[in-house]
Amino acid sequence: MSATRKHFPGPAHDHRACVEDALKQAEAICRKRGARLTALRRRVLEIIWESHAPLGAYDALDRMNARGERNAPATVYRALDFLLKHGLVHRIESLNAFVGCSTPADAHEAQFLICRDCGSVAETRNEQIGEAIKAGAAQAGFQVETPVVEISGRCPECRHD
Amino acid sequence: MSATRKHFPGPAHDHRACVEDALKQAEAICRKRGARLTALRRRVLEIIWESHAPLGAYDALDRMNARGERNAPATVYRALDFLLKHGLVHRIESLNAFVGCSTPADAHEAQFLICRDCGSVAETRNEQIGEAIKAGAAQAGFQVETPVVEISGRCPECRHD
DNA sequence: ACAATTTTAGATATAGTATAACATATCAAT
DNA sequence: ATTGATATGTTATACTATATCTAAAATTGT
Repeated sequence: MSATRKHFPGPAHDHRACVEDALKQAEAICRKRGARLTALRRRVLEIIWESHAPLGAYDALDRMNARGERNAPATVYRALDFLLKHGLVHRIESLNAFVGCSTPADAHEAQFLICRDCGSVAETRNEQIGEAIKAGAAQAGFQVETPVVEISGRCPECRHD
Repeated sequence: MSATRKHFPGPAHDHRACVEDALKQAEAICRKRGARLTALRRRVLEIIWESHAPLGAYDALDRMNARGERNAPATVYRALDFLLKHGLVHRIESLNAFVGCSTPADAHEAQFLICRDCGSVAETRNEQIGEAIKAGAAQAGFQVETPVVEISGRCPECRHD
């Protein structure tokens, strides 16, 4: 497995395995914390994990209601709040959308690489970036709490140097 | 002038001077580029510059219509698009809001420090952060185009260590 | 100065994102 | 079984942003 594939899985990867892994981790985490991964929440998590591209809340809602159900926005937003709280999904601020977290077990500061062509997102956890941000903020006397780093550009598949 | 004041002006600073400077720079830039800083656009810029805290488009609209005018959302969004295009304001993605740029003359990659207490935002231009991001992205084979860095935390005035 | 062209702004409608508030149902523990 | 807490259903509404068509104003070329 190349370092690149670790970030951007590429079109040929076994996505079913991604989803299974994410669900298994989610269950383990919730069990450990006494949090309830209800059928509804699990279903929203599955929908978010349909791809590595972020999904809007209303797109998720449409998926839920595809077979005639009548869930309301609040329903999906509440499920997303739960998933966010437990680090099972991330919110991409610059897209107003949500993406699954593949390493939810430990709290972490992440950066997101967002491909503007294919829309897929990779999560990185780069200490250097975090340190540079803390140092830069310190110069302004600023105390960092929640850094948002969302990098738009081109993924390995879509770049054409 | 301390390094800190350079970033976060603090409550006692001469804000009138901030606004005058911003408007003067905006006029110079537009003149140079042959862009038209119309009365409307200038007014929106002034409104955005009422403080160092980001302002939502609809808040700006409310200010415009405070005296009985009936401008529509599109009006303010168009003005904001113009101001964004010329780097006179920045959009803060994590707040869906807009803030004035104090150094619009040269194109630049900025980071934003957002105080969660007082709401004010300082802009930094830290090479290290930009470099760390490029290096981190390169490890994933990712080509950076538009990095969004918005750091929520506490400004010098509001932190209480 | 005039017409032709382009840019800007007005006006109306609608799309897209998110939360408030209150009622009902389910779960967990006694 | 009862209670208390959590989760979900339901309706309404707030907030953010854009599309589209029309009219006015500025710019350009003659």
